[in-house]
Amino acid sequence: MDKDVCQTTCVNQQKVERALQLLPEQEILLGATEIFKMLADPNRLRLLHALSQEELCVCDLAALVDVTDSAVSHQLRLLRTARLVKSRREGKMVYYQLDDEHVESLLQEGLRHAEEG
Amino acid sequence: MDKDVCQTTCVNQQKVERALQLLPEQEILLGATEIFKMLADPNRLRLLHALSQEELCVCDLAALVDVTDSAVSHQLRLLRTARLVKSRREGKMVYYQLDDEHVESLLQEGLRHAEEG
DNA sequence: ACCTCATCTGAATGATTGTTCAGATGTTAT
DNA sequence: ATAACATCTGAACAATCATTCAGATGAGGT
Repeated sequence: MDKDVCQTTCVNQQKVERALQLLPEQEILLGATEIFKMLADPNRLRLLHALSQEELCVCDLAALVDVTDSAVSHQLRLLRTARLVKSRREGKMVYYQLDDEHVESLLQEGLRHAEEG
Repeated sequence: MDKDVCQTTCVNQQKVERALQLLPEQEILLGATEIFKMLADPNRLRLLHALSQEELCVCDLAALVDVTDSAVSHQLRLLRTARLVKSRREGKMVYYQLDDEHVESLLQEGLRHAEEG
């Protein structure tokens, strides 16, 4: 049951192929998806917003979003893996800061968008 | 078990309160989250990218991302509810186009980000 | 009226996700 | 070394999500 063959009725093959060609490469598209996924959670958004202003340690961040240390730690790991934040150890504590300049503009633009809509 | 009280040990209350005050209003923050959620799926990203170039009908879009008409319809409903796309009926077919200019810049910025990372 | 085609809807399913709990790791101080 | 504290990890759970299937809606043509 190949869909490209079955629905030859209304599909405008030309348009579709044009759109397909202009589509970004799989890798880049998936990369963008991952970044947007990271931004698609209220608490992560709060964390990133706070970190866009100053470095904070794990328990500061936990207090900020009012969840367990464990929960923030999990989230920070995601953000770290996605290279949106980086960490720095100082004694017992670990301080986090933004790793990526671009993220801040994405964040701002998303917020601006939400203000207007 | 209030976390703000328990962990008075390492939490820098000043920093936290400052960050809390600067945090965008709940409503805006959740709004931004919703927009990012819409962008956090490869197929929706493909759909939006294609629509950023020209109007397309449902079955074109289904062919583009190679899923059922039903699946695209569900996704388009999400995008419509989020006001990212709008639809126009022409005979039996329904054509979709971007509803929001800002989305395109978010999309582009996300992709640019993914290219560099 | 009927039939066909394009799109939509609702229920069901499997996959992913955010959180918590309990316990592990690593650091500092005594 | 032992204790105390900050952070991390893994398992478990509920919630959310993307897809499909089957059937509904709505428009055109005969």
